[in-house]
Amino acid sequence: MILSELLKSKRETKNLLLREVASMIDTDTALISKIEKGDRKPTREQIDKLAIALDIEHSKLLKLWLSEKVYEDVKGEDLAIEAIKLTLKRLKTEK
Amino acid sequence: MILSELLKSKRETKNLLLREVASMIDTDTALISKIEKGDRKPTREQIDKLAIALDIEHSKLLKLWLSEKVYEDVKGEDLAIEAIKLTLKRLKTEK
DNA sequence: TAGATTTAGACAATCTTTGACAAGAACTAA
DNA sequence: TTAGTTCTTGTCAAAGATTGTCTAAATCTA
Repeated sequence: MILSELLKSKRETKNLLLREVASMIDTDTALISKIEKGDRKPTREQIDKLAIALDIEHSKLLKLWLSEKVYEDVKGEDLAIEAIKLTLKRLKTEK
Repeated sequence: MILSELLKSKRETKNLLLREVASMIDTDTALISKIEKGDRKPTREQIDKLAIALDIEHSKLLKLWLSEKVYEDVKGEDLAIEAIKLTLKRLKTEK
């Protein structure tokens, strides 16, 4: 499940309007709409607020957010998987 | 081996001056110096040129470069490893 | 159809990245 | 040491990317 989909489905499950979520996030509906459509990435602060507003486990949301940031960096690259494995190795050794 | 270290050691092995590498990359010595010290990240185009100038396997350099881009995104995060694993999973399924 | 909700486009403001320059520091050889 | 060369550092403006907001159009709902 992709971040944008999760946000949208959670909002719908809770029967919230964009307008309501927007006010909890301190922004307007257009931005929330874009985030749910994947046109905009939420900032980290917005992730924090969204977790609360939509009652999603914060670490789950943050993990998805980080993961998509990484994905954007390497998508379409032949070496994507290898590069990520290398990062993983580095993270593990310095942990 | 980190990207910056590789670039520096390769240059030294080949007995090239910063000035010489700089001219092959179409930039000045200051930038090459910073890249070798890790103060600046090379652009993708610079990676391509550096591989040629320093006679480094292009895919090796590119992989390191991508890997460090990813690393910058997640370093210091508690969820770094988990997030990357998630990206890996995604890349594998859509490959 | 009217009213509400959602989406799309455009825009300026802000933040980040980049390349370039100049001056200083470190090194080398006589 | 000094002169000449190489490397490093700091600063800055230009270019690029991201962000929030506004407006208007599209879609939905009763």
